[in-house]
Order: sequence, then structure tokens, then C-alpha cells
Amino acid sequence: MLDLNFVRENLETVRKALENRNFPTGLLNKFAELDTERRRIIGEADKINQLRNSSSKEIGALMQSGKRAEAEAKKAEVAGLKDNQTELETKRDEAENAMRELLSQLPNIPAEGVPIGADEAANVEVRRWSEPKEFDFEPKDHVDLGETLGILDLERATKIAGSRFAILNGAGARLSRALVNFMLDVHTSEHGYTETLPPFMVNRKALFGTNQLPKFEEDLFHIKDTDYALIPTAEVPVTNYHSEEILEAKDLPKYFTAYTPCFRSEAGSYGRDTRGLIRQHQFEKVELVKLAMPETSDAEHEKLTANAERILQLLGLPYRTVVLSTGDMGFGARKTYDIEVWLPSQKTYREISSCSNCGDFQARRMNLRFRRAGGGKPEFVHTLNGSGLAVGRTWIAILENYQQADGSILIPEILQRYMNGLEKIEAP
RNA sequence: GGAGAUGUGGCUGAGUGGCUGAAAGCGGCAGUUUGCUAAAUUGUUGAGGAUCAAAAGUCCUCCACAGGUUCGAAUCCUGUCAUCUCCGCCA
Repeated sequence: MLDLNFVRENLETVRKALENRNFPTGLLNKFAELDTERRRIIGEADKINQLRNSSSKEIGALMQSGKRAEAEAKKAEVAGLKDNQTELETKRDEAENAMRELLSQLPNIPAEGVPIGADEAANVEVRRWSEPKEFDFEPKDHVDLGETLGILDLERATKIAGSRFAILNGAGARLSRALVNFMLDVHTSEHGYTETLPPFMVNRKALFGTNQLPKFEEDLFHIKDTDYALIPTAEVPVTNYHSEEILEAKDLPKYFTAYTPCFRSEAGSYGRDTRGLIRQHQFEKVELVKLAMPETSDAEHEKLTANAERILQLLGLPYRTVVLSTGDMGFGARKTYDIEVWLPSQKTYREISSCSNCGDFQARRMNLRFRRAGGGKPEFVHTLNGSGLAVGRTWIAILENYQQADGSILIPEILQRYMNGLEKIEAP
């Protein structure tokens, strides 16, 4: 959420930012009117409250000095304020809510230097690591490979759940578990993150804090008759961990990593990525979350992205990193790097991680602040998050990049100890 | 799921209708004192909002949350949520 005063004083900057995001600017037209109306009503309501408070005090004084009749007269007078007061308070609530609703629907302002463009075509590659391997045979995709090896069963997943679900078996399930453990180990012991295992369901307040609500309701799986939804990413429970708290500057930055399943309805993506594990209703992810001071958040963002890239490097998977254009960025981000892994079957790079600096945008929504050493007013923390990495897509990348002509899969050496020493997945 | 208890500021903890945004202590910050460390001592110390160019000042709101009673609520009433204890159930 943007700061009310910032929007008031920088209306044109905000308008420009929305345009660059391909975001409708209509909401802004109501801003000025809503803002003055809100302030006018607050002023009026305050005045009435003041009158009531001072009169009540006078009544108290009259009562104590025994002037009963005068007190009664005053009482009648103040009682007459009641209707007016109730009405103004209702209007005040309405005005505050309307403003909050407007602000909560505005996306974050992109950081300086983010490429301006309409969509992913305007994304800019910032680096590339390793070269795609040349195969002397036609590489298969992970569905062919996995099903032939008996480690991936999509048909039966459809039977017991539906489309966009999968079942991993044997070495396939083991590989997924190995990846999770490997990623968590690297992030905790080499990158300084604290492992956390959060709830997989969260309430609406948490979802508001990390911008899934109110705009992206239909992307979530809601639990009927409850306030809960299944988490679409661990970003939600982990970033909200310190919500409504005031942290001390000396405790920042804080690094968290969490393995969780993620649940997404994928409403509106019906024709896309229908084959295999790429886009599922349920997938697994190791998430990275940071809480940082404003002046270090850009540097922390670079480090977080490098931490995610490190996993691909250790696994020997070729990738490239792109900075998303204004038109392709998520709602709450000031700047986002996507890390894309090479998939031989598609002969292209596909997103495997998305690392964002949200600035104070989420912190304001969840009222997450910190206080500098020596006191002073609390300030909003900067929040950052990124996948480190999406486990399903890493699983795909390993199958496809490490496939052999006979359909077997070599296990990257660093993973072998997580696979009970297994060096190769072969057909039974 | 049943029975009961509790919910006050960074923490501990007073406060049962007006003078309490809230005693006291601890902690924090600033000063004084002191070879050093430590201690002592004085002052200060919640958040959000309106007004204002800004600051100061003034005012409003906030004692889990939402309602209600009252001229007036941290204090009385109702509901919700959370925590704790006992019982039941369960991984």
C-alpha cells in the first residue's frame, strides 16, 4: 500500500507509474475528492467529540459541587449531540474505509531503473550462467521421461484429484524430498537464513498484508465456511510473521527460509502449460524472505537473488536472470528479478524463481515497523521475497538437463548424498 | 467438544464510572557524578490522525477486537478472538 501523504503530494508520479504498469488510472481521479471529504469529516467529528468531552467534564464538576439542577440541564444539552455524533462517526468510518480501499488497490511504484515496457518482451536479461548442453539425441520432456521411469504418474493424480495435479513415486518422490533438504541446507548453513515451518493456511488479514487480497481473491483456494485460505506461497505466512510489531534496528536484517506446499487455483490460465508439472494447483517451494532497513534493501535484494541462483549453480543447471519490466512486475514489487532455468525440451528458459523487493509496500499493509537505535518514530521495514527455488520446476530441470540417451537420469553429484547415494534413476 | 480463569504501554504490574493516555518498578534515551567496569542521581520516554508551508501548540482516537448502557467507560453489559488450567478426543 502506498502512503496517503505520498500519493497526495505526488499524484502525477503515481499516475505515471500506473501507466507504465498498464494499470488503469481511473481510481486516481477519485483520490482528491475522497481525500478532502475524508479530512473535512474528520475535522467535524473531532469538533463534536471535543464539545462532548468538555461538557462531560463540566457535568462531572457540577455534580461534585452539588449543583444538581445545572448538571441535569447540561446533560440534556449533551444528549442532544448524540444523533449528530453517531452520524458523523458513521460517515467518518465510511470515508476512512473508502480511502483505505482506494489505496489498497494501487500497485507499488516501480524502482528507478526498472525497464519500462508493456509486458515480458521488455524484460532485460542481466546475466547468464553456463551454457545449455548439446544433446546428440533428441531430448525428451520431463513427462515422457518421468512416466517411462515410473516416477511420475499424472493419470492417477487426475483420478483422485483432477487436472493440474501430479503424483511422484519412488526415486521421483525421493528426488523432490532431496531437493527440499538440499535447498534448505544451503540457505541455512551457507546463506544465514533461519528455517521456519509456517501454517499452510492463513487468514484474510495475512493475505491482505502480502497483497493477495483484495485484488487476487480468485487465485486462492478458500476453505469453505472459514476465514482460511491455502497459502499460494510461503511469502504470506513468513512475511507476516512480524506483522503489527515494532522491531529494533539491531535485529535487522532478518532472513527466513521456509519449505511449504503452495496452492493456486490458476484461474484464467486454462490453456497454458497444461502438460506436466510446470503449472500445478499444488506445488512445493523453498521460499526466501528478508526484512531489511530501507537503506540496505536494494543490496539485500541482490544478495537474495544471488542466494537463489547459487542453488542452480550447485546443481549445474544453466540459467539466466532477467529484470522484469514495469508491465510484467507483480502488484507489490518495486523491482523483480526472475531466474529462468534452461529446459531442453522447450529449448527455452523458464521461470524457476522470482525475487522481489517490495520496499515498504507490504510493511505498511501489515503495519510492520522498526525503530532506529536512539529512539525516534518507528519506520516501515522493507520486505523482500524470492523462491529459492520452486521444487517442481527444479525437478523438471534435473530430469531434462541430466537425461541420457537411454532415458535414464544422472543425479547431480551434490544431490547424491540426499538420495541415499543413488547416482542414476533408471527404468525398472 | 465440555467447565473455569485471564487479556492494561517495550516488559512486570496498579487501576471497578468523571481529576487516568493511564500509578509504581524495570528497560530505553539524555544529563550529572565517578580512575575503569559497575553503581548512584535528575530528567525524559506509547501509537495513529486532524489543523499547520513546517515546527510549536491545540484537538480527536486507541487499555485484545466489535458492539451496547451512560452526559461521561480501561472500569458496567453482550458477542468475537486469543491465552492458561481441568476433562473428553486425537497425531
